[in-house]
Amino acid sequence: MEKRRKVANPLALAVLAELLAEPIHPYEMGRRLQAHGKDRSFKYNRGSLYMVVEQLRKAGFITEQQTVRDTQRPERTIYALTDDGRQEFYDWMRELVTTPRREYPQFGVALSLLSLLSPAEAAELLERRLVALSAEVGEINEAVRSALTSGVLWVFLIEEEYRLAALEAELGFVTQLIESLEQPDYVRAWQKIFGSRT
Amino acid sequence: MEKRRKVANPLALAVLAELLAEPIHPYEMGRRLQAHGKDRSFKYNRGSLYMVVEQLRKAGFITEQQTVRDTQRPERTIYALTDDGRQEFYDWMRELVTTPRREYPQFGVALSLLSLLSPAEAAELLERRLVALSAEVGEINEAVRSALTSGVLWVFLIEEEYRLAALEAELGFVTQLIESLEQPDYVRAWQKIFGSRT
DNA sequence: GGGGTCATGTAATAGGTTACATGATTCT
DNA sequence: AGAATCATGTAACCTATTACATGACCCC
Repeated sequence: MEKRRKVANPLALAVLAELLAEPIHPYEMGRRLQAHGKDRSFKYNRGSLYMVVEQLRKAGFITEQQTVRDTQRPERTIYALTDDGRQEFYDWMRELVTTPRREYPQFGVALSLLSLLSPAEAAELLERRLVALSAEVGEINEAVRSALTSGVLWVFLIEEEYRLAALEAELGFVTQLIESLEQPDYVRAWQKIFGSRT
Repeated sequence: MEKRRKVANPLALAVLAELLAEPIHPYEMGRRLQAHGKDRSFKYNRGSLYMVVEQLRKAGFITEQQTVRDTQRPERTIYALTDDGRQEFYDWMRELVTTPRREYPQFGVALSLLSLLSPAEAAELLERRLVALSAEVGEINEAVRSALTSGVLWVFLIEEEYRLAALEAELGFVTQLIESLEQPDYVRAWQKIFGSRT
């Protein structure tokens, strides 16, 4: 009985959010998204942007407000939020915040097939992942700290904090997984089941 | 300089994995995926399955081995892995395991726009998420335990363990976030910046 | 033996990404 | 002035999902 959203692409949510502040043209939306680093949370590319803008218009969530020809620059269409659009924004946000949705992270995919690799190889590959994860943690920490000291409010960095929490958890999980893979019990069991591999 | 994979859909990896064991026809692949609950890690649907099978064939990772007409049932085409395909499988797995890729979880999207909700509302919505998260943790725990006692090897459940670890981390993060949102300092700051909301 | 539902696949449609196009501006 | 790059959008091309189709089996 799920009432599917007319426009499902998360980028559309970002567009609605931008228009909440003031009417602007698509290119400007894109510029702001990138300027505020939002493109770290949304998969952004210009083609998709124009697509969702059009979808939102068809769905009645935004309207063409005017078309400006700046006498130079290509013609730009300025869009404004409708009441329905504002409605949709808050409704969507509420859903996203309250209701965890099933997702399909790439690493989960790999894990679900991990038994197809020999324990030794799996462990070694995971070690490499540990290195990469730590590096990423370092980078984000650094970025967050520098943003904070240059006056950005913490609330604009929550998403990065979230990423950090997730990464830390993954670090712990992987460390522990490596240990499990190295248990002689498991190694023997694997040999018995998959011993017939090339 | 990323050498893009010819077939990028993770479902294709699952197909390669199935064919690693023995040649089968697409429908059977789907059946096994579901039977082993792999469809919790991969986004599975029949349409996509036939699509990736065709893509894999074009890319030379699998070949039609024979077309069986069981004298009843529609004609079924049996596919087998090629050497390139086996190669691709291991290469892909190695990449997935070693290299964390940027992903775009829905909750991250919401978080990056959280400042647009009043602290009070945000906190309340997050409380609701806590409930949902706990419920999910409970379910998975239960499922894992029951699978283990009925003899499934732990290595076939790592992906669920991973999910659990991620959920636990999120629980912690959200709990802490709610507290931060309730700090009077933040509430005042929010009022000052966004006070002019409807 | 007719109604449901498996088993299996194809076709139509919608969604998203890449590539291309074009004038303006800035740089040397 | 010509080269590089920015600003802006459109169109072509893949990918993925939904809807449709068809014969067999199963049940009472």
